[in-house]
Amino acid sequence: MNNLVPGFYMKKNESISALLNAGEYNFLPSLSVDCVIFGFHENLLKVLLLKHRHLNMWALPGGFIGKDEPTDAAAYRVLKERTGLNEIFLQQFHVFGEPERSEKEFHLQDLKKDGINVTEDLWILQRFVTIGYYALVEFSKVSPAPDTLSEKCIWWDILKVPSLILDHRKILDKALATLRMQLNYQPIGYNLLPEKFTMPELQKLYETILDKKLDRRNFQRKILGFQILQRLTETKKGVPHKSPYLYSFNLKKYNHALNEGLNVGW
Amino acid sequence: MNNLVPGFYMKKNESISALLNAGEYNFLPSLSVDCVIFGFHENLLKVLLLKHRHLNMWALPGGFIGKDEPTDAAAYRVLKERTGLNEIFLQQFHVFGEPERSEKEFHLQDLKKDGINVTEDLWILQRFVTIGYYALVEFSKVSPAPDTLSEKCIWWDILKVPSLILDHRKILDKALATLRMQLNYQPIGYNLLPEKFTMPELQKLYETILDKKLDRRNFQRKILGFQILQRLTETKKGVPHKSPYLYSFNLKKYNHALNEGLNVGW
DNA sequence: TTTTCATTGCGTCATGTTGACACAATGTAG
DNA sequence: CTACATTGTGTCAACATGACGCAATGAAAA
Repeated sequence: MNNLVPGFYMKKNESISALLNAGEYNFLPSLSVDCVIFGFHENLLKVLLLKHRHLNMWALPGGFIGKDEPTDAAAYRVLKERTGLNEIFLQQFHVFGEPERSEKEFHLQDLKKDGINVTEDLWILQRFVTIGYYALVEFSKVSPAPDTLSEKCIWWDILKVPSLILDHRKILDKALATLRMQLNYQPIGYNLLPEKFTMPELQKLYETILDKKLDRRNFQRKILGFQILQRLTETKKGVPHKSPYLYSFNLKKYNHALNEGLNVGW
Repeated sequence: MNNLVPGFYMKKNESISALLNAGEYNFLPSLSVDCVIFGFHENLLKVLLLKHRHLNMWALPGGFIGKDEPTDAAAYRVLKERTGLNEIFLQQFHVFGEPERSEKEFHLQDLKKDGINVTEDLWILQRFVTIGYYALVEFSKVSPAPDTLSEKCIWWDILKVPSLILDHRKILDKALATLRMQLNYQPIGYNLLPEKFTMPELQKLYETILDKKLDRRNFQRKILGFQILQRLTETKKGVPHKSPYLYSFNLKKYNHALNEGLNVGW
């Protein structure tokens, strides 16, 4: 094997072995969580991905569920480990339960390249059903950290996502579709924008998620109508052109809207 | 044991034992599906429940997932077994993954009453994460059938649901909340009403699900605006007062609306 | 047979929401 | 100090929604 950085590979192999050995006793069998972590930076929607340690492919941050751990807690843990963040918006959105999504051969090859020989009945090689979660996080607060099975962890522009392993592309697409739908009856932005932000920034966020241009003036009217924003007396300095007002979310009203919904159709 | 109907108990015990023996090899561990099956009859929203074989409590139809069975297929199978129906609207809506929702003692007591002694490491006594599905079915086409662990299977008025086992009440509530939300951006009724129905019947369905009175004339205007209905030349006969027109769904447009959504907010 | 009345079909009107666009004010760059 | 991109605010027509009127229907009561 082309082991240019022996220490690195050593450590990796040790921790992978540790995972493999402990996993059967520590984790619920057959069930995993995968997280689609969205961020927003420089007017672009980003998603946090992990580089596969062998292949030129990427993966969603994921993990297993402790035997006594709530599934939601497992997702929060994965998020904490990859981003360093504690309190963020996290929501399950879909279960992916096709037998075909688990590819035993895929993982066998991986472990072989790690120099690890395992038997076919190893827990991690079995069929896994995964619960998809999506998270909205504040880009600037995230410190991306790879996991045991990956060599790096970085943000990708949602429009430039590279080739993903297994069915992760499908999971990502479903997360984005869910996010777009939720935009219709939930406020959004608190976990994606900094504390203080401008109306054009909020609009860019919506436009990016929806992949659609919105009218500046109508957007402002509608958003303000939700009554979840607080306009500050300050304006944003150091930007070209007219300095826009800064806004912050009125958290009380924001959370109320989160619970009650925005566009009650009936 | 107070075994008044020996034959019944015998058969039950045999099939329960068969389930317990075969389960570990046939099913995915730790994962189950539970179905909230909604029907509509005599202007009332109904839900199909199973009577627990010992307790004076009821349960949602549920089941386990075959080792090579898609999770959705497992839910369809449960539905087929309890209702006799094949093609129905079925959708996963939430995963219930708290460790506390699995009560080992609960099941141990049950099996003891069945006269079945098991060890604590039996697969069915372990923690289970369950995927909640909800189904909309045409009441008149359903032939309710109990499962191995139940003594009967009947429809309950949604407003008179009895005491449910474990966290099934929570699952039911979440299903109803989801259904109400989906009403805002999805057409509904095709799987709940007969082939031909009247406008007042459709309105009653909406009112029942939403638990809210709607204005007759505004309802008609809005529904017709969706362009998913076909008005027939016939009217409904044999009813008091003025005989209302019959409608049927334009399936092509109905399905298109199902995929594209109704109220695109942004 | 005629009257009563709940119900249905169809329509109106005031109000609220949305889409499209105008114009003045602001701040940077040339 | 002028040009220009950008922001703050407002207008207006089109459309959607909520509240309600009224005539037609058909079974039941008088």
